Amino acid sequence: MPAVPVSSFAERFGGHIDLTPAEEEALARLSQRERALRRGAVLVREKDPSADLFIVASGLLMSYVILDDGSRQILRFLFPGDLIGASVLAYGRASEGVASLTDSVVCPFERSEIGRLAVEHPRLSALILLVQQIEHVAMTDRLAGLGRTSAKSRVAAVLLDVRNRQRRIDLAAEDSFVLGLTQEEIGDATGLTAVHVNRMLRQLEEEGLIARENGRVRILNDQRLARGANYVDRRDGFDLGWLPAAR
Amino acid sequence: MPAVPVSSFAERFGGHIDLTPAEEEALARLSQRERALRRGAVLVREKDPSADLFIVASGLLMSYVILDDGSRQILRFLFPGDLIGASVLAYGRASEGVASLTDSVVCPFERSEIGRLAVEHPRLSALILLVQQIEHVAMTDRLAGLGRTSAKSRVAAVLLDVRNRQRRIDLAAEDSFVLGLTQEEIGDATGLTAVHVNRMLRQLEEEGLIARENGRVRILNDQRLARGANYVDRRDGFDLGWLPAAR
DNA sequence: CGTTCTGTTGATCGAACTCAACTAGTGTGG
DNA sequence: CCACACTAGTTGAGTTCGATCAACAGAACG
Repeated sequence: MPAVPVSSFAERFGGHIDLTPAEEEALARLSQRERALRRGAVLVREKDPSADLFIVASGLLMSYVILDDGSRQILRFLFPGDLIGASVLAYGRASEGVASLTDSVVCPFERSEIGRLAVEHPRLSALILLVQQIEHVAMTDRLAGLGRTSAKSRVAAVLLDVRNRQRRIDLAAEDSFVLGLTQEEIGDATGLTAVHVNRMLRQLEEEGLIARENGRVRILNDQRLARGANYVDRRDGFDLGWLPAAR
Repeated sequence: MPAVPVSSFAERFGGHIDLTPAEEEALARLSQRERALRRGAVLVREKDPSADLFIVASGLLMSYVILDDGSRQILRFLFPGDLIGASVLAYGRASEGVASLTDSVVCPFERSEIGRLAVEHPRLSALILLVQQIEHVAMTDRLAGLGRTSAKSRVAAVLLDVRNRQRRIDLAAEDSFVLGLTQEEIGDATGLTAVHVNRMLRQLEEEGLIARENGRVRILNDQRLARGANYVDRRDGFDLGWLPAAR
């Protein structure tokens, strides 16, 4: 078995629930294989027929769609522990493209593993449903941001999101962080042009909310930035009381 | 047992999979109770602690969030057979508000039923995961629309979406349909103002893509409307091959 | 029968886009 | 090793899409 990645899928449930050894092992089995990706590599092409899902072991990836006019909408950024490509469960083909933003490692597994999990470990199956639900709520936040907040807010929300997720993975993270995204990528995530993202970053800087030094970003005023961005940190507040007993 | 609603939760799987009698019954149990709602009634208040989920039996509802500045983003419209409130599985509280747009009927059940389903009917549990995945893909389409398409496209997409979903429920539907949404509601779904929605509808009409007669809408040129709206109908193409065997 | 809700239209404003030019860093191949 | 290309970021000028503000008509409603 390979070394357990820094932030594994199983770790998602760490503080919340005690997994049985059998459950631990079943989850670990999903991370058995590893596949390394170079920065820029495309892991899943949109509409590709494929039956594989992936768990991110390390690195940063994104999922996106390309519209008819060639423009790209980034749907989410993928951090270690995230599940990639669950939509093949419904359609047997990818509805989102996935590409690597940094060198990264993913663990591929077949979608039939999900069915097996449902039969052998009902509680894990319920947990996966729960994890998908967390992702759904995050999606909801992004949707509301796109529909109803200003360009500046949306850019700020991306900054906060990346910072917070990096922190969760690397608790020793400093207060300044490497964004790891180009301004064009931020634009494609927020529905803006790269040019306008640049101006918004400048404004945030001029207002004393953030500081930038080549590539690195430092958030100077967390509260004010989060308020302006309509940002909700949903790290806490999980309630797993309904889960069936282990067996 | 109450009369099975026109479009039940179980019916979702109709053409795709043969449910065992036990599975059918387990699904029917989720629709045992019924609750009627008047037009305008709020079923779930945002952030309400609650442990109930709902299945729509009849009518049209919406889920939404209200932002700090008071603006509303409608996240999705809820049609018969849709599952409401799955986010309580993760947080034990509602992350989205839900209100009724027409008189409607929903079937409430406790979230522990989901855990029970996972244990007693693993295949159904996998199916629910799959249904959620379908919803996730739809959400993805809306996100890309908000981020990357014009006001006119987004309005057209709502029209097509409502029409198509009504058709799926009532196969005898005519080619003109009752929209059932105010222009303000369309605006809150598409991230536009009611005023601008009005102008976009007018433009669509002037271009000969739709016709309107008090409340009713008729789509005159499906192809052209769908192309302009970047609309993808995802009715078909399901692939359930990975599901575990019934038991 | 006023009041409220919904739809409609015009005039004006402003946020974000487009186009364009320029800088700095990073390869990279001749 | 240097010339060239390419990427990412920056800034300015002008344009446009959609918002805002305002006024009004008709329907719905208590």
